Amino acid sequence: MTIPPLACQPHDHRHCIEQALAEAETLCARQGLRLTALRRRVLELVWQSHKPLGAYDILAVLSEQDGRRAAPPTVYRALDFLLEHGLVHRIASLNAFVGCDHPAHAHQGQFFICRQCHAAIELERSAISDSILDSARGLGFRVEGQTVEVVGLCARCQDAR
Amino acid sequence: MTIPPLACQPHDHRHCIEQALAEAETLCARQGLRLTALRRRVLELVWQSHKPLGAYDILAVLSEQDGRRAAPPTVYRALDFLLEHGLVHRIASLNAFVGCDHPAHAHQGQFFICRQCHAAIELERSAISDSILDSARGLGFRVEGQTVEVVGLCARCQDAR
DNA sequence: TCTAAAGTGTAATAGAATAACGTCCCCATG
DNA sequence: CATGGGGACGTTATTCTATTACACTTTAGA
Repeated sequence: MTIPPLACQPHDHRHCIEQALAEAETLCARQGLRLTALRRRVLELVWQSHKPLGAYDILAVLSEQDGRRAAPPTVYRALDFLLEHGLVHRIASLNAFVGCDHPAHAHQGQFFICRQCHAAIELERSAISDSILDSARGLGFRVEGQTVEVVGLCARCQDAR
Repeated sequence: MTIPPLACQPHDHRHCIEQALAEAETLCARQGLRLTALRRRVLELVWQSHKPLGAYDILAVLSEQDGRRAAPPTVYRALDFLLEHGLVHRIASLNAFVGCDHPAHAHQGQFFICRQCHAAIELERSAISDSILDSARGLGFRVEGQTVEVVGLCARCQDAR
C-alpha cells in the first residue's frame, strides 16, 4: 500500500504552498531561471489548493485582489514558463492548471481527479507509462508525450457517502 | 507484433467511412436510436479522415458545403449524441473529435496521435487500463473514466525522414 | 553606460462550448 | 382521425479559453 496522498485528506495546506515556492526558488536558482514576482505569484495561486485552477480564475485574482493590470497574455505567459520548467501541469480535460508535487526532475505525471472535491492527485507510476511505451512499441510509434487523466471518486469522497 | 493500424498507412479510406456508417446504422437500429440525417452527416464528416476534427471545422462544412443553416449547438448536439453512444471519441488535448473504430461495445480507447500527420490511432489495451486501475486501487480511488492521449511520431512519419 | 534580450502591458481577435428559448415534426394514445 | 407530448433542430446571445501583434520596461551582460 502506498502512502495516501495529501491532496485528498485534511492537512495544513500552508505547508504545501511554502514548500512548492521554496522548491521553485531552488530550482530556478540552480538553473539560472528568473522566477519573477508575477511568476511566483501565479505559482502561489495555482497552489492555493490541490484543485486544478483555470487561467481566468488566476486572472481574476490578479486583477481584483492584487490590483494588478492583467490581461490573458499576462497569465498565459507566466503559466507557459511554469509549465516549461515543470512547476505546474496542465490538465487537458479540464482546461486547468495544477501545481507539481516534485518538480525537481522532468516528468509528466498521471492524474487522478475527483469529480466531487475536484482534487487532482498526481502519481508517477512506471507501470502505467511502461504499458503505454510498450503499446507504442508494438505500433512503431515514438512517444514524445503522455497525457493520463483519470476521473472518478477519491477515497475520502467515497467515505463521505 | 500487432497488425499495423490503417490510420497511419495508405489505404482506401472510402471503405472506412462506409463501414463506420454501416456500423452506426446497425447499432442505432438495434438500440432504437435515431440516426438522423444530421447526425449521420456529422459522423461522416468526422470520419473524413483519421485526424481528429474540430467542431468548428464540421460547422464550416455544414454551412458552406451543405448549405445548411448551422450554429454551434447544431454540431455539438450531434456530437453529444455520437459521443454518448460511442460512435466518436473526444480528444481532450486537441479539442477535437475522431470516429470510433469499433463502437459495438462501450469503451474508452487510448489514443496515439502523430504530431506530423495528425492521425489518431485508437487502441484498447487492457495492459494500460489495468495498470491505471491498479494504481487507482492503491489510492482507494474509484475510477469512472480514463483519458489516455499519447503524442509523438507514427511509424510512417518516422520513416519519412 | 549601453545594448540586446527577456519580461510585461495592452488591445484585439480567434477558437471552443453552452444557455435559453422557440419551432417543427414524429408518432403513440385515446 | 385528432391531439398532445417529447425529441430534434434553429436561432441568438453569451461565456470561457487561448493567441496574435505590437509597445514599453526591466534586466543582465558586454
